[in-house]
Amino acid sequence: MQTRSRITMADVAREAGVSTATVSFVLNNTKAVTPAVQARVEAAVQALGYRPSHAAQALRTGRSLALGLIIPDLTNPFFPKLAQDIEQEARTRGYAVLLADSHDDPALQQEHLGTLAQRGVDVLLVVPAVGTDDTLTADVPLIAIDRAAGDTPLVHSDKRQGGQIAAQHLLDLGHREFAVLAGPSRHGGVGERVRGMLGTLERAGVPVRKGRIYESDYSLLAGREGARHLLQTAPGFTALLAANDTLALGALSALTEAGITVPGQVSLVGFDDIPWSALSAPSLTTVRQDTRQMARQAIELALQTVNAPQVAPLPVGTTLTVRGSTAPVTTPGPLPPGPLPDPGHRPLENA
Amino acid sequence: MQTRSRITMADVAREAGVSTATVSFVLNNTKAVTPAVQARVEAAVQALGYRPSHAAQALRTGRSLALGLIIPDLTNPFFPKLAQDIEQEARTRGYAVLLADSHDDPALQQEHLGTLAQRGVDVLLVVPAVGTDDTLTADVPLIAIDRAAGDTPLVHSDKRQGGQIAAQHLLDLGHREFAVLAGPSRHGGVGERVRGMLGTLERAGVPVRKGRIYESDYSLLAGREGARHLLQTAPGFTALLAANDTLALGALSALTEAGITVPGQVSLVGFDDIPWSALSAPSLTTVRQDTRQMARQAIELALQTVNAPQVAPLPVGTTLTVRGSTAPVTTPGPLPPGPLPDPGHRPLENA
DNA sequence: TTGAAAGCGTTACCAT
DNA sequence: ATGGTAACGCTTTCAA
Repeated sequence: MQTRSRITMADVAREAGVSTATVSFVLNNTKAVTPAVQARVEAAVQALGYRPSHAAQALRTGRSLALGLIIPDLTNPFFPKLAQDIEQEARTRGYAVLLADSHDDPALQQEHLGTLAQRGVDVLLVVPAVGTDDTLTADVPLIAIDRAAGDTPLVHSDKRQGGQIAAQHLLDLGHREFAVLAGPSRHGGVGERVRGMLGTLERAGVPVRKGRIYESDYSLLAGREGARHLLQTAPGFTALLAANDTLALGALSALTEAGITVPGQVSLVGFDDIPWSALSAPSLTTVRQDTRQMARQAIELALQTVNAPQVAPLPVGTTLTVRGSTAPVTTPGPLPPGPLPDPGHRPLENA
Repeated sequence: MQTRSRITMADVAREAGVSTATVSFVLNNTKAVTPAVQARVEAAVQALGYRPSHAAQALRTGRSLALGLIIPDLTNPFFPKLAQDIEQEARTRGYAVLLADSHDDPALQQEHLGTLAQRGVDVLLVVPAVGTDDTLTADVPLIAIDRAAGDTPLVHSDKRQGGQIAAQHLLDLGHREFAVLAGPSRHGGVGERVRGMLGTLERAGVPVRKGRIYESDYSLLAGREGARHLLQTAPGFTALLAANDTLALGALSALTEAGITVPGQVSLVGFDDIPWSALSAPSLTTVRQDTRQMARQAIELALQTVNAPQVAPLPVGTTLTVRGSTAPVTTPGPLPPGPLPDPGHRPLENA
């Protein structure tokens, strides 16, 4: 069936009794054409089952109608959702997505940047790998998503705001003893989310001391280890803020294992609202990022960039999803009074 | 910087003082060339920073060195891992991956099949959407992964075997009262995994009755609902087999919520060994699929198919990862004697 | 061993 | 309103 050689525009032209130019015109309605001719051409296209050659189009126009997407780790549940949304959004605009996974490795990311660019993608969307040195470059326009990289145009949600509402939620519940699972440090500091959290807490008069901040990667395992570590070296916190849901869920498993009840003894807030977060026990209070909106902005910006200079979009807002992992600090269990309202704080021992 | 127009092979040829043909020959070492010339060409390539135009190559050779990958749902944690492995495996062979998500919708899948084929991918790898009617077709060679679709060449792990070892594990622990979360029914029946489970149980003399088999999709939510449903309508089982980890983890949350201890009162086994399974509480005993191996086979088969007729590879083996969610039936809690060794079975009531 | 030149299937300019 | 035709950048046959 599919062994017969390709049907070309010339075939269609012949069948319709017109020139290839005319066929091209009607196909792309790039120039006015008599209704009669139009109909003949369309009929011919139908009859022959003509499909334009993408390669030829790309060669001729210099546009591949493909975009590259470089993700740090498809195994981190936040990214599949993002990738899904980007793919969908791209498709509705006629773009296909070339996917690459950098495994959070800047070197591999660099390789991807090169190969995808050479492959002729019109634009590259990249969620920069964690160790990315500030200069992200390629031979095609670049858009950063979610994480900043130098002055690459960035589409992201307002993570600082997200961190703020997470912290504020816990403050509102009366918590005063905080610990933080910070994820990896970026640019020699802590990420925006955590910055938002810490800033809010400081302004509220309950700064988090260094020993209560655990830096690591974003993995489930890191969440476990981080929670264990915090429990051992700096117990007494009643609220735990995690830089993402993966960390939070890892922490949840460690806490539970250590016999700490959530939210009874420790309230826990995550970030991202990945699917699992709704179904953990307890379900996870978390900051939701609007991946759909991010995807839309990214594609928008990308396509603009392909044609004209771009305008940086506003950060996407985040919202707090309050679920079962957070509770007022006045719940059964040792109640360490906040340092401000009440001195004489007594650490919470595991059990 | 990148505004200067493309460096073509002609530029290189001129710089090296040779013809484009020669340049092509050295670049693809497709024909013998004098070392001297070779060196000159290479130098010119370096000097000019020449990058071949992929579009031109594709047009000329009819090969895009790209493959399409259609995934049913990137949000299901099993697939990102598979996609990652496929992308990696493809890349090492010089292939790029065009990703599409069918959202488990046959219609959308069909659309993808069309667009990707027209986009000129050399071959399409597809994990068929659940409702896929048996005839999966496209204008390019097709490889099915993980799920069968008509007589499309299939790469998959031996799911029946996986189901067998899962069931056998529970039998070995002494369980006799089984329930099954079966996932969606395919081709008017239950999937291979479940078939493997049920077959094994039947052969052991402990057939599972209809009311103990819950069909649904593969989601976390379905796992929850399924477990709840089974608990209400057909309590008394001590062992629960799930068609995948997502279902199992959903079930775990429902069981826990219902006050049923795992593995104390009910042993639970999943399928896939997704990352979360190691970190749930309790951790999940599950059947691991070797995605790496599947990816390798798929790419191998795909590339063969692009050139010559293919030979179907053997199903990839699965292995059981025993973790914390399974225990001998002789654990604290009501002990329903197996029907064969011991009649007079007493159902387990929740609590 | 190297080069000239004919395409691959489109698009788009320039005529008509 | 249409058609002829020259590119687009590469591979590959055929000659030299």
